Amino acid sequence: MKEKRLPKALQTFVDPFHFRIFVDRNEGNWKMPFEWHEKLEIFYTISGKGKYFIEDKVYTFEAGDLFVINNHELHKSQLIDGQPFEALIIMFNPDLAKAVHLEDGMDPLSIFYERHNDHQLRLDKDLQRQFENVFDAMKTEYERKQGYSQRIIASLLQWLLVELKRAYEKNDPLNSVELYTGSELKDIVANVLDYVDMHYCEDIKLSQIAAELCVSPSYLSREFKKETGFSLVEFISSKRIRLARELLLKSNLQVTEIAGRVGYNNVTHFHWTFKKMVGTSPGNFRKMYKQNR
DNA sequence: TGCATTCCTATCATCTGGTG
DNA sequence: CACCAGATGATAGGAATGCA
Repeated sequence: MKEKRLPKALQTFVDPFHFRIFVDRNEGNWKMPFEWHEKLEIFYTISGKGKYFIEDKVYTFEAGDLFVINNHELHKSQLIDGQPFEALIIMFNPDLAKAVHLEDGMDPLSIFYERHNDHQLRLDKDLQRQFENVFDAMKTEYERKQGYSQRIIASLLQWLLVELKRAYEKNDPLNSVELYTGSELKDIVANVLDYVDMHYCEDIKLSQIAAELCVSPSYLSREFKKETGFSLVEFISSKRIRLARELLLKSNLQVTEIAGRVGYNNVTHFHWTFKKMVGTSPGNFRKMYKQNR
C-alpha cells in the first residue's frame, strides 16, 4: 500500500505548545483528507482560489478569505479546475487562547461556536495587511522556539482572536461571502444534494439517485466528485456521522439504535465508518466528550 | 456517456470484554 | 456460563476512475 506523503510544510511539526502554524501549498498533487481534530483551526488564503467543505457546507474562497473552524467539525479543502492555492493554517488547543485572561466577560473563543454557522470571512485590504504581519510574527516565533515563545504566541493569538471577533460582530454584508450553494453548482449536483439531504438516513444507492435524475451512475459519480470534491458515499457518510455524533452526545440512545437512525442497517459498518472519520469508536467518543460537557 | 478495471465500502462471521 | 454491546478481519459486490 502506497503511503500518502504530506506536503513539505506539514512534515516538520513538533508541537510542544499544541500550536501549529504552516503554509499549505496545495497544487493538486496531494489530496487533503477529511479532517476532524481536537484543535481549533484558522485557515487564511494567501493566494489562488479553491473550495472548502465544512460539515455540510460548501464555500468558495480566494486570496484574503479566512475560515474559522471549530474542533470536531469535518472539513476538507479542494482545488477549483486544478488551480493551486496557498493557505496559512493555524491550529491550536483552546487552552492556549485562555492563557491570557481578563475580567471583561469576553470569550475570545466564541467566534468558533457563536457565528451562526458562517465559517468564512472576507477581510478588507487593511485587515489583510495587519493579519499577515501577525501571521509572520507568529510563524517566526513558532520556528524560533526560544524561551517565552509560547507567551508571545499566546499574545499574538489573543490579538488575532479579538480582531476576528470584531470582524464577525461587524457582520458587514460586504464582508460576508455568499455560500457556494445549489445556484452555482451544476443543476444535477444541486439536485443530488437536495436528494441526499432528504434521504441520507435511508438506504440510498448511487444507481437509485442516478435513475431518479435520469443519468448514468458513472456520469453522476464523476460530476458529483468534480463539483464537490467528495465522492457520493463520502458525502453521505459525513452527513450520517455528523448526526450520529449529535445523537451520541445529546441522547442516551444505544449505539446500535443510533446506527439505525442515521442510515446504517449494520452496526459493524457504522463502527468502522465512525472510527475512520472521527478517529475513535462511537462508544469511546461518547465517553470522552459527554463527561466534558 | 459507456465499458473495463481497480478500489474500497458494506456485510457477515467471529472475537473480546463487561456484567449478572 | 450466558448474554449483550462493541470491535475486528475477510471478502463480495457496488462505486470510482481511466480510457475511448
